[in-house]
Amino acid sequence: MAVDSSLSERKLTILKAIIQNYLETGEPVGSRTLTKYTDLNLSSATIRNEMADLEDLGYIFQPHTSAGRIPSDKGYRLYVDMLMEDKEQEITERENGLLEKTDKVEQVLRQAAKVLAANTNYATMVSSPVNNRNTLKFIQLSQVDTEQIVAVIVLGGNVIKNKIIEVGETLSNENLLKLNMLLNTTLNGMSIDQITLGLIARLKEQAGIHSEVVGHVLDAVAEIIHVEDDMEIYTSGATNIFKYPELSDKQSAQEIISAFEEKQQLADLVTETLASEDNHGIQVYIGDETPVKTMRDCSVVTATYELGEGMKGTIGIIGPKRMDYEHVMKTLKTLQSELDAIYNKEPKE
Amino acid sequence: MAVDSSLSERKLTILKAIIQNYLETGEPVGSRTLTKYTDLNLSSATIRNEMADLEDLGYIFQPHTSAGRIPSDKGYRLYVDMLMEDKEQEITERENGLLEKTDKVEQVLRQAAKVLAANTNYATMVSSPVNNRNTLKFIQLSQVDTEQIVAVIVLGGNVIKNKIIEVGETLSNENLLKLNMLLNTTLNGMSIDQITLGLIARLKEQAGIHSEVVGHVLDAVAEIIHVEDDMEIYTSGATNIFKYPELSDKQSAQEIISAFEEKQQLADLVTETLASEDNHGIQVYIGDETPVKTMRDCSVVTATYELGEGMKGTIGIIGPKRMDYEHVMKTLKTLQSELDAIYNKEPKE
DNA sequence: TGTTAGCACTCGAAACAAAGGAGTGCTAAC
DNA sequence: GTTAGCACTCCTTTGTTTCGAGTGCTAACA
Repeated sequence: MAVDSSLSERKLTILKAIIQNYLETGEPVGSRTLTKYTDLNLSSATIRNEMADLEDLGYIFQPHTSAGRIPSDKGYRLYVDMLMEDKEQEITERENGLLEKTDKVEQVLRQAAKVLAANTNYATMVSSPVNNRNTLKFIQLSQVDTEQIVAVIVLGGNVIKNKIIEVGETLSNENLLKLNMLLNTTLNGMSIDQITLGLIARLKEQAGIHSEVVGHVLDAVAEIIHVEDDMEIYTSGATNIFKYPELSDKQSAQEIISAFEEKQQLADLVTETLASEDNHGIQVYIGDETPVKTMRDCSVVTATYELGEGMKGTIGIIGPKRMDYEHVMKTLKTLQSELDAIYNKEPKE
Repeated sequence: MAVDSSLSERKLTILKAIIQNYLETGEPVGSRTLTKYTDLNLSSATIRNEMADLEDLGYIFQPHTSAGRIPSDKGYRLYVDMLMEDKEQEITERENGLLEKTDKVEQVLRQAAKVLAANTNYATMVSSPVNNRNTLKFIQLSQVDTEQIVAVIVLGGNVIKNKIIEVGETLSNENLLKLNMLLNTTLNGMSIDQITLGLIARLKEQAGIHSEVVGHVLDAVAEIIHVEDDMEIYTSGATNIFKYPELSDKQSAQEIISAFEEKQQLADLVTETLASEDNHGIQVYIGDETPVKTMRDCSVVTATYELGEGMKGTIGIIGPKRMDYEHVMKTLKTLQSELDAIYNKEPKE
């Protein structure tokens, strides 16, 4: 990650100027423009020479002869890693307290996606936290109808699931009570891995004639834990990509928007982000670095937030490579800490 | 809804031919083409005369002089109402049994949207059933943590909701039991409108020192009932609109896709459909007839399905006005009855 | 040796022109 | 009432030209 030794101070300045200018305008930038843009007073000819070097080194390229230069992926990477300054830009709309304190996680996340999109003009996504579904906190069976009972299952992290179980028999109140006792005393606080076949057999035995119900309940538990795809992903501003000509031709637009609708690819992205070691940092994927194929022409910036009890989620921004990285990263950081704060500091009301 | 008396048999034939041809090609259709297309043997000149009449009557129009004719909204309307034949087209992909029998409603609906999109090449939406949230079937409070209890609330139609309630005090088991008894004996089977302020006061009184908890529970009930926006809408194939040039310019595409992402407008559409008297029929909105402003250039076809216990949902298709109405309506009908069947016949497993 | 001025050259974008052709409306004859 | 014929319209396509931004290179300069 050390700077290429062949990069003089001046080259860096020029590269930075090129990129910044390109971020603003989206147009290839020529030597003429740069003479005004940089503080170093150089003629266009000199700058041309430097640009030729930079092109040889692979940091910039020309879309065609006789056009100005555009940063390459490598150029962007260098920029993000080294050249970028921390912009102390503030987020508009609801200065501090971006997020209203709603107690529905879902709504907060939806809103987060929206705020993010509104603040950046890119497409955004927020994943619901992936809970560490490995401890069973509580189970409660209740009779709803003569032939239906509802099983409420609370997992670590206060994730509540329920499932209706059809039973042939009508359970008496006391039997239900007994079953609840049985289940809770045996299973509460237990990690999933600890629930073995032997344990199940023993449970069923103890349940006696109601072993069938116990079977159903355990099935429900198993199912709930296995449902992989229940990670929700909220998106917003997918149509923002139309604002960037380089992404808004039919082909690209269709692919990207499809990814946003189907969400599978976004889920992969989340998985990837969460797997990465550099958690609680911010990750920037430029062009081909992106784990999602359909976003080869984009840049993707993601951050991880934490909800306590090991529950983590991802917020992310997808936009053109000429993205305002500084602003985006700043905004992500803010939102990230807001989310962290909302849920960790004060589980208020 | 009677046919305009000025429409001769021949004019109808020609109109139908124009529309069918336009549906296929998407190109304005000229008199020359029609000579081959219709069975009546007429010269192009004659047809031109008839076309001029049809244009005067408002059924077709020219995008510009010296172009062929295109059906107007009025023309499409006539076609859908009278001219269209029932195409006995079968749905591809999984002939009968379009939908796998999953017990998760959500998944079935998601899949329904996908199947629909795959079969039609239009954008599709499926709304989750709107339950008649007007009776309280069951309430269960359970202690989860020292300071948290979870309230499980079952509404008519077996809609289960839960909410975590933070309590300052730790409730003893028997108190919890008493509260449960109190709540259930008082509230079960009660319609929402019956829960008056007086009743609430009485309840709280009876709860004694735990009146606060009761208050929270009732708040939760109120909230759950009021959450309007909890109608889920699943979409698929939004990007299909790119297949139709008349909808895929940036402006339109952006609007339509936004509507699909934000979903609010789709929700309005659903509400509108459900409100309409002609339930269990199929509704066709052509162009301006659409209740959703952003879809003025589209046609929208919707159908209502029923899940028993008065729970209804909507499936819909959004596409260009030159939509294959016959196929779409056929497909919608099939899916509609599949959904009806799955949930009404056999609430299996 | 690094910098700069000058110049010929490239190549896309925009403007313009011409050709082609599908389709029309109208008239006159059948 | 139907049809052939014709002049006319106007969009689409294609080609040509022009324009200018930007380049690379060379030669002169400090």
